[in-house]
Amino acid sequence: MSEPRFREWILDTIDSLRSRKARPDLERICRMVRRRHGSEPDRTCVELEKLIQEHAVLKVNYKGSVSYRNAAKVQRGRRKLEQASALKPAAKRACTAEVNRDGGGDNALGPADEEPMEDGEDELSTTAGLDSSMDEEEASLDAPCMQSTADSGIGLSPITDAGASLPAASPSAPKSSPSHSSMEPERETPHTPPEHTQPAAPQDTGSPELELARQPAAICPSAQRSTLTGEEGPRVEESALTPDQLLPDCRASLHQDEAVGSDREPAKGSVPAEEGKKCSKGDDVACPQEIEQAKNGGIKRGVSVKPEEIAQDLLQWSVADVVSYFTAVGFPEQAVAFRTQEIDGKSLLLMQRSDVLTGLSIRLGPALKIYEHHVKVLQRSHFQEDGDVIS
DNA sequence: CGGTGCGCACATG
DNA sequence: CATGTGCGCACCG
Repeated sequence: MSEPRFREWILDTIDSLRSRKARPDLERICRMVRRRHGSEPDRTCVELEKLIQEHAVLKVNYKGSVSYRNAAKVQRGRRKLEQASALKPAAKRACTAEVNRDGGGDNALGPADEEPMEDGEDELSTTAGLDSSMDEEEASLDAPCMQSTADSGIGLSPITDAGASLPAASPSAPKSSPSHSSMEPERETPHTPPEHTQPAAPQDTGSPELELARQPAAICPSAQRSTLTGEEGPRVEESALTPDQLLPDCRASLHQDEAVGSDREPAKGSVPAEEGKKCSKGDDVACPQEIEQAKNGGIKRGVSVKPEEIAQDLLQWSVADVVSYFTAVGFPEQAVAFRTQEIDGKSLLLMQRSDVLTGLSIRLGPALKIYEHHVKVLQRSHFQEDGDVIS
């Protein structure tokens, strides 16, 4: 999956900058990583983004500007997000169990590289601290790079992931099955008129895509326009990454300055992913294609096909069905990984975030999307209908 | 120039 | 008060 090297490099860089008393902002990080390892600023930007999502790096607003923290070194003793209240007197902020690094690696030495991420901690903690972190989310919408007051809040990156629009109503917890409360409650961008919710796009869910896109948009700009951009060889990255969409987004939206009011990126349209018209072999069982659509319809607008059907069928999916499903939804490359790992419908239901992110050996970018947009959604609809069925 | 080192004023708990 | 941050500036290659 995504270069573990980057994890080390970036974390290392942040540490260096910190020790040098220089603000670890995107620009410096990119520059230093490039100097030291010759990595593309763009790539670094993307990798950093991934790390933020993994909570390996924390994006914070300190004294009015963005700054990044080596998650392994923060939140040691400092536990505060209360001041977040300044931004939004939300409900409860009692929970401060946030962010990983509890049971996980406790390597105070930092940059070393432990496993990509424990997921139990990851999910649990995230969920716990989400409420408070959501505060940032809102704020970050209009000022992704500079929040009002100095809230050194170790707010988790506001992005993490938006689990897409939740089903009609997401009342009961989807059973503490494999992936218990997957992070992300009903955090929904409070003020997002049409753009966001507009399911017009073929992509099953628009918002998460935006989430992903927005972030890089918020930070890339600074790097982009800064000298370090052009020279190196801006195209290499293209080949380096999947033609998915992260990059395009980042690039496309780079025209945006870290200015304000750039919450919903207008340029996220570049996501090509089309539903794929061929439903190769899923005939015998539920055609993945149908499922996909059912999922969209059922979950997003609460129409057609009932979730329970999916739930049922999912159990009958063969490895081939799973493969065609992911191929159909735009992840042909990653689909093979499911075949390799022999993931059938049942296995799919048992997959946890970490399994998708690390167990399939696929790149983090697509892996995140696959998990958030598909695996989780499928599991959700399954467990939502079957309530208690475990396996 | 760009990378470093660091005094000192601030922000926080 | 103890600590963590990072601005601003002097230095170095």
